[in-house]
Amino acid sequence: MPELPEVETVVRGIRPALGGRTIQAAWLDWAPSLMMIDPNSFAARIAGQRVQEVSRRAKYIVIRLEADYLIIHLKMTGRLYVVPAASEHEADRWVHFRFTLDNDHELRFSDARKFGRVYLTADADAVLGNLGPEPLSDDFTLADFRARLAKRKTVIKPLLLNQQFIAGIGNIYADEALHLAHIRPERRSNSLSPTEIDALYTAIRAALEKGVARQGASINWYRRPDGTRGAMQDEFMVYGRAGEACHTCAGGIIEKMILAQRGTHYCPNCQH
DNA sequence: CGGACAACCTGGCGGC
DNA sequence: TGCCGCCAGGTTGTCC
Repeated sequence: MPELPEVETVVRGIRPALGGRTIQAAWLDWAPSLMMIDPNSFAARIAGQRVQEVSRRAKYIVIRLEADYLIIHLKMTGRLYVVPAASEHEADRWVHFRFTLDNDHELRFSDARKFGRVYLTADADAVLGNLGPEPLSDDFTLADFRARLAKRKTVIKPLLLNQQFIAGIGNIYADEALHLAHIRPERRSNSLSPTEIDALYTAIRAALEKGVARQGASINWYRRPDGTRGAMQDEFMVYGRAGEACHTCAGGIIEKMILAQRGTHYCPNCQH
């Protein structure tokens, strides 16, 4: 579910409630989601550590503690939020991790599908080290994008989903960005003209920035940390719009196909 | 290296 | 209402 804009929204939402707090205890009931450490060591090691910083890298939430990094990936159905410790537990039956804070609140990680991942490590690079550039960072320039693309010749949409190539794009924003750039998802990356490459660079950033501004897309599981929905789903150009009229051109009807095992949406009239 | 595909899990939805 | 098959925003590993 959550792609870069959704994860960024989660990070911004929990940061005020988490900054400066000390984690007093950790509880979990689904050990397979816990990586790189066993549950007992995890609880013992995290207890007493104070939150130094809450940030995002790609689709990972990175909580820097005094001695370790608590890193969380929401995968498809993960939710992360801070609530008073006494608040209803039954309201969310998918909570698998709870972190007790020093102000009678809890950080909760809910995950219906149990695909999410929780890491506790002193070496953040062990988790984040192989990720590609952050598309919204100032460091990610058009020249950089051109250079990375020049080394590839694969199908463009799966390449955009490759987190080593560029970090943070998922199925929704890949379709949206390719639409904005008027490029068909099945095109080979080495078939793109310089003009198309430039348009794609701009489109990737525009699609992601809009997602952040709308606080993410709530199609199904994604919620902001305060429990409300994002608004980006109301502004999709192609995702989930098969059979509907294109918003970009006159006469186009959005089609859906399967590409690299992923549902893929595009306008056959204005994407070439 | 690229591509196909299974696997990890569960819930929601459409069809019968 | 009940059951069944299918679909899902992510990532990784295996096989060819």
